[in-house]
Amino acid sequence: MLSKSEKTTKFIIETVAPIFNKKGYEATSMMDITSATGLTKGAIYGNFKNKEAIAIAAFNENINTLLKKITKHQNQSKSPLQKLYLITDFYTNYYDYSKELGGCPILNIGVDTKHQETSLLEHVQSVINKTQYNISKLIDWGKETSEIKQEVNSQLFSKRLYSHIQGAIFMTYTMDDEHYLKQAMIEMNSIIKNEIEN
Amino acid sequence: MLSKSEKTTKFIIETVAPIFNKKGYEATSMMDITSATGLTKGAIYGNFKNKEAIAIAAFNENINTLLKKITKHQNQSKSPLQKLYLITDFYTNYYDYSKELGGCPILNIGVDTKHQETSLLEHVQSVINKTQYNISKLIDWGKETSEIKQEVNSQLFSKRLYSHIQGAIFMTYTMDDEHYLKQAMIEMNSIIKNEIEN
DNA sequence: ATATTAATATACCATTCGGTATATTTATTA
DNA sequence: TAATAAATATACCGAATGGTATATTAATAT
Repeated sequence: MLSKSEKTTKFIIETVAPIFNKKGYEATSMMDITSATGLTKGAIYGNFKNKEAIAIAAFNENINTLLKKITKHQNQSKSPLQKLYLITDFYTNYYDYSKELGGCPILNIGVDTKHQETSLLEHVQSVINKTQYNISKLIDWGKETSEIKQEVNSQLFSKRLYSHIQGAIFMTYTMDDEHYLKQAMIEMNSIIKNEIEN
Repeated sequence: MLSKSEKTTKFIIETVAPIFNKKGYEATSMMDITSATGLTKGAIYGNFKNKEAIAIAAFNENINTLLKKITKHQNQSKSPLQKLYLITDFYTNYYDYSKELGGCPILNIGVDTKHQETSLLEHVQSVINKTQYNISKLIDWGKETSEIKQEVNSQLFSKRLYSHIQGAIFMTYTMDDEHYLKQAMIEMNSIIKNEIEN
């Protein structure tokens, strides 16, 4: 069972996660946090060391929510190749879904913290690296099951896919136009079919 | 000849342009501006209505600098197809170049202002639309000269190219790794060669 | 029920925020 | 050179900033 403070901490994180994601670190004020949670600064600072700690917890919250959703989506199939297709399938509808998070946390926090002195950027990089690693392992697995061509460079393709997706996310958000995301995922599907699939 | 205030205004814009680009609108303070320029608030507010006006001028400055550079780069050839290749060629070395601007203004300001109440986002969208229009016109021109296949959908390809480039820029910046940009431009070149070129 | 501890609220800190009215300095014109 | 206009500096505004010490309330254990 969660203690009172654990519940409050959880409540704060879940409440401010989309705010930090939308506004970024500097632009999110303590008043944004207190008024969104209905708590006072005493309660906030009783549960977190400082503003940065809240921002990090908020980022992790968004990432965990996102990764759980993707993993669950991928569990629709047990085939590595199909799991790859389920990634593009997931991102086809990512615009609507990620709005709940306040946008794409990787994109938002990556750009927001690039020129800031916070450890948040390293968290973003770590998540990207892990995700790319997972995708490349998926491809390696697909090679073992002969669903995927042996000559595919799994790490190279993983980065290519990730870059493609993030570009489409940025364009869709900035232009408020799902075309980019939908079209990019169609393109990736055809690349998987033509270049990856055995 | 430029008047005194015109020179000062120009000086302020050029000085703060990379700051706004790096830190974003909210995170850039008036003190950042005064200490970077060595001017007082009186001088700043004598030349600009408010902070937002400075940010807009700074964004336009960065965009103009960037577009001039690209246009100049494209002038190396008079062929529409070669001009297309010169775009990918330009972005191959974009990481080093854009550091002078404080990063990619489209990416940075697009993400920064997405959830803010400022007219800056519309400026970003306008620049993207114009750039995409120019690329599509380039392709249409290439069709006329028979360098480019008639069946190419110029608007679709233009968006595809733009999305690809922005994704690579984001990845290269966030991961501090030129691989993404270099690799994406290699990929785009091969797409132009295989799908576009007549 | 009471004592103790944990959690939250209150009130405040110095500093910085964007912005402005006015004084002063610098350019320009007559 | 003197008068005028333009540009900049100074000093200040109220409000908001992140953060903290302490008072108060709520939960827990004896």
